Amino acid sequence: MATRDDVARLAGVSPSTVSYVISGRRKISDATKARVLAAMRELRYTPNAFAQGLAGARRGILALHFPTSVDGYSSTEFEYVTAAMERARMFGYHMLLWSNPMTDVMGLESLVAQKLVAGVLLMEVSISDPRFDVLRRAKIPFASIGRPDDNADVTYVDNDFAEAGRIAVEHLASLGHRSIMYINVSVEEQEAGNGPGIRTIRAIREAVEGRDMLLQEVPVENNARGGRAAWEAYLELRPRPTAVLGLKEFATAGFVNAAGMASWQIPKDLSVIALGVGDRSAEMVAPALTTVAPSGEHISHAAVEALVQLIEGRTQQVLQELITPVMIERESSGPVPE
Amino acid sequence: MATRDDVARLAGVSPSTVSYVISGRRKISDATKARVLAAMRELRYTPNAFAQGLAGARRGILALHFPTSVDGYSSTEFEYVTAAMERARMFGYHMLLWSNPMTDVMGLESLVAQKLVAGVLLMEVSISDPRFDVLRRAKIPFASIGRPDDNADVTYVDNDFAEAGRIAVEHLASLGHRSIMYINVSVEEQEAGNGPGIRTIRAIREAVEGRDMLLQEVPVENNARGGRAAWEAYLELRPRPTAVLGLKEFATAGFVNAAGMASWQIPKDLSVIALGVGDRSAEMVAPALTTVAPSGEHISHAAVEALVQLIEGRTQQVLQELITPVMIERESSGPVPE
DNA sequence: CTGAAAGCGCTAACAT
DNA sequence: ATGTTAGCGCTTTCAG
Repeated sequence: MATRDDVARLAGVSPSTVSYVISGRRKISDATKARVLAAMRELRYTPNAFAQGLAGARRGILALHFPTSVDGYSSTEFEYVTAAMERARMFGYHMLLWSNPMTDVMGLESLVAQKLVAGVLLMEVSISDPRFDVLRRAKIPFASIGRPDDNADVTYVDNDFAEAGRIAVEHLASLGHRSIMYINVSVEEQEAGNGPGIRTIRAIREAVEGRDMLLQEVPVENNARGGRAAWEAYLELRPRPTAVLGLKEFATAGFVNAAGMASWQIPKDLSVIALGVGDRSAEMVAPALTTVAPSGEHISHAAVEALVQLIEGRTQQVLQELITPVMIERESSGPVPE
Repeated sequence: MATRDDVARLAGVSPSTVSYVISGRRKISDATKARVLAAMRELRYTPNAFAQGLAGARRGILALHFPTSVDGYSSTEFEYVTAAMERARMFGYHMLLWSNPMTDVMGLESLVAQKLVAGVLLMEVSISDPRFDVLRRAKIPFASIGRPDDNADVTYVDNDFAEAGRIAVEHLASLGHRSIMYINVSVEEQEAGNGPGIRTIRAIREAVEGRDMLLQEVPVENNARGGRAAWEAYLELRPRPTAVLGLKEFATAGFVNAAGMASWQIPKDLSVIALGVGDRSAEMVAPALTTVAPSGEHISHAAVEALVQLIEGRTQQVLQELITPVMIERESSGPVPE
């Protein structure tokens, strides 16, 4: 494997000149630059990432950190991951995946202490997420997809839940619905401070307020069983809602399927809107789910960009951005039944 | 940030002793070991990963490489990723995600040239996958989830497709089905040499042979539209199959949903079995899909283990393993209609 | 505009 | 059982 010194020798320049040609942090005459570049190509030279890192290079590796989940992750979440990875690559960074139980903060601590990563991007952020303190203490650049409640100094990109709630409720209202059920995340998730869970219900309550609508909530696990439980709960509700908002895809799909088994017709008998669910998941369900969701790609891209800004010191400022979700009307929502 | 020398000073030993305490590659007396450990704890010391890498440490980072996909990835595939990551961590390795178009082999080349990763794990392997040659040339340890046709020297773990085909076909045969439709991957995928696609159809043909069964194939894209196309194709087939085998989840779900829209009852009118689809996806569909699939977790774990063996030189041998898939009967398969 | 040289923090071969 | 030391291949400061 060729090293920088090999290139320097072949090009007839000093090793540092090679470095400067690569980094561009010094003016190099076109002639020497050309010679160096040619030598690099001839030797198929690629800088050794460990040496760069040890010597204090700026770019390098980003860590993408998400807590392990008992319910597993969906294709929607995978979209966030791949989008973040792609964007990191565009900026010349690698992306390291890291996952451990939320409470096991030591894992994150040791990762950061290794100095391997130039910055950390957090996913699945809870409103009082212990990971932020770890990163603050470590003085490493970090950003998050989603946000904690205490976020004055946090660079984040998040879904605009308030807007999502408004869009969904207004859509239902305009279709004549007055009685809504909301499939919430499980009680454990709520207690754990699941950000989307908490912000979404807040937003929906607000949107419903002063609107002469009735909102009833049912918390369930995000899996098929939870969806069936939601269906059973639905049947008990009085007055019976004519529309259902669901936050998580496995639970919402389970609900829709249970309704279908019971020969309820969606959206004729009942409208369903899924919040925060990606297109692919929405289309795995019959009828295809009307969704209100931000582009996961968009969020991930923005978050990675913000993190890179922070790392490269192009700004001291805290960057915060809310992405406006978009409603895609598919087949699961329609006018209120008479 | 404390360095190894700080620890050595505090413990009153030489720097190398600290290294040896950590690596365990040399016998250290219990007394000194205790002193060193105490000093490490006091200073909250963690080795600098770049320095370790540069100095030629064995462990480090594994790369998980998968080609970018137009159809996106499902939760099933995400399971493979997270399982691989977890296992890597257990062995003391980090996991770097890397993805680019299959044809862009240079990306992989440059990753490997950076010497950052100790080994590469390939996902979504095609039967004539160009990535293997790159890795062979680079002389870097590699293993794959899935296998190419030319695999004499390749360490891999793969689904036992032959067994999967047999299980699925026998199950249908035992239920009285004699006419089967197979939803294949798209023609482009087949031409690109999609491994599961090619091996599965081979296996099914073999299982059907000499069994007085009729097999008809339909290739579609792996998305909801593809699924609907499969349904339309199904209606044209004569004799009309009584059972459908589907390889990919978005297409198979789309097919089932289209059938449902047309008021066909599954499994009363038609049985469906999904191959290689994970539990979570199977349960997003109504009726929940009967699946024949290996455990993604199992495959990923085995593949990472094999790669680590290779890296740490505990074996020169090529390790190859086929994982036997398991059938889970859910609600989409049943006796042939009269 | 370019070169020389001092580290970065570790691993492991070479001493004792 | 432990200490000493020569690199690993870079980035960047200090000197021209």
